[in-house]
Amino acid sequence: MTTFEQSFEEFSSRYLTDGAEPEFRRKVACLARLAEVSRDQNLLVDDHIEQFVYICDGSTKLVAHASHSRDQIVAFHFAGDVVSIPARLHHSYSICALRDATLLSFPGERFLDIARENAGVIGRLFAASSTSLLRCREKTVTLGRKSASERIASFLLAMAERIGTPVERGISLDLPMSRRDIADSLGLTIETVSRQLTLLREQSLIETVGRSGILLLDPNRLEDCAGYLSAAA
Amino acid sequence: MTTFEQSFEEFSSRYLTDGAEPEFRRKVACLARLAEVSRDQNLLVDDHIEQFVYICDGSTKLVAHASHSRDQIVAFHFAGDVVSIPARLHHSYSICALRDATLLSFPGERFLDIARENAGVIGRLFAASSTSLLRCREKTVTLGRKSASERIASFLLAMAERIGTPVERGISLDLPMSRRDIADSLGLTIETVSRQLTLLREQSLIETVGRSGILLLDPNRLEDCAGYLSAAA
DNA sequence: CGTGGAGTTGAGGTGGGTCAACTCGAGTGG
DNA sequence: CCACTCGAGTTGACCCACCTCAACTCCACG
Repeated sequence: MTTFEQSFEEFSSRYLTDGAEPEFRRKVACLARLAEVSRDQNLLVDDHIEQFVYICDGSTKLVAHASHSRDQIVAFHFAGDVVSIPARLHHSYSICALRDATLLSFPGERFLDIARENAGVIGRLFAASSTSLLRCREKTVTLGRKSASERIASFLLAMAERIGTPVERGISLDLPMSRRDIADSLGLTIETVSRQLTLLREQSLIETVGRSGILLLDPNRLEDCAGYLSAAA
Repeated sequence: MTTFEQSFEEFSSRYLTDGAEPEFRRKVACLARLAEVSRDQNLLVDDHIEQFVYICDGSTKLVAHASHSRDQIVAFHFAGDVVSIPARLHHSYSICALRDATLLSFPGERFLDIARENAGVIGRLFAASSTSLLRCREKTVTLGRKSASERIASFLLAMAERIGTPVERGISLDLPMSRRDIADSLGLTIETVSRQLTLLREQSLIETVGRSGILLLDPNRLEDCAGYLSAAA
């Protein structure tokens, strides 16, 4: 069990430094709500307004819901990240835990009103937003123009960058998300994801260990499969 | 012809208010570079670093280039918008004018270093980034999970919101982008775009006038075709 | 009025979806 | 510690939405 104080202190040290006046921190703390969310559970928040969520621990997916119960995973997030959950509009968004997660949530407008008082704080939120935007744009390219095999290769490389650990034989991944999550993130079906992983295994580009382990044996060759733009202008 | 002073003044009034000390504005002005970009031309900037671009006039597309000269349009932007162009990474990004455009560009890091001095200014950039992020997320859903007809409907409605003008018979659009641009934005081919527009015409949902005019005859019914989530939770 | 690129329409092919059967492995309880 | 179980993952056969290629038409220019 995590206490509110621990979690808020952690958030504070990452995002509120130099807005350090006690009064400022107290105002932010008043808005924060701690939630322990277990595997596969949604974070319950008011979806009429935008929310900000700090991931103290665990890993999450940001899911957009379209008609006919089609889900699209918009982003994965890990400990230390700040995510914004858009207010319900054409689609409805929710944060769902991939593995048990500890989250701090903030109501959007009220949080921003305070954050805007301090240039350092709003600057750090801007940086987080920029990172999310960059990842989302890269995903747009992947979803709009790439084949199934390129999507899988891009996905594995992106995860390697974020949660991979280098080992002797390559890069080791312990994926918190299921095949369904991967499919919902890449705009594919679980069957296609499975088939593409099999192909990569047959090419000796990866090894799979159990359900969540993947070993990237040759990241460089995998990049050639990802549809990235090569060095030319 | 537009003068630098005019353009910068316009940008300033939208994004630099309350960072109004002359010294601050002068520092920002030093970084700004005015560019007149004609139809179908790229804005030429150093793609090794992130750039920010203010659209004084005209309309633009942000294009990502993947391997095998596949292009994905990541976003369209219109007068008054601020866009960030990511530094070249896995893909290369560029801003291209749909119609003759007047742009102010700023080198990313140096611009942000100054913007961060003023909470109001960086806050306004945060808001612009948030809007871009929201649009990009919605596009992710469209590209990941929607059929060709839903993509077209979503596109038309999104454009109606941004550049549509209400008329007696519905909403009138004067699209600055070609069928190819629409296709590259929606992850389709020009042929598919054309066929879907024909279908909508046959259903009396739209009328097309010339190459760039589209009249949305029944926006409500079009929303039903867009794959949006209906009112239920 | 003529020209050429943009847009449309048609015919046929294919990558990935769908449906169904099967296998595996992580967790449970004996 | 092992057998059982059930959902997750894999594999196969078939199908369809969209892509590809090609011919044609139509604006928007000069």
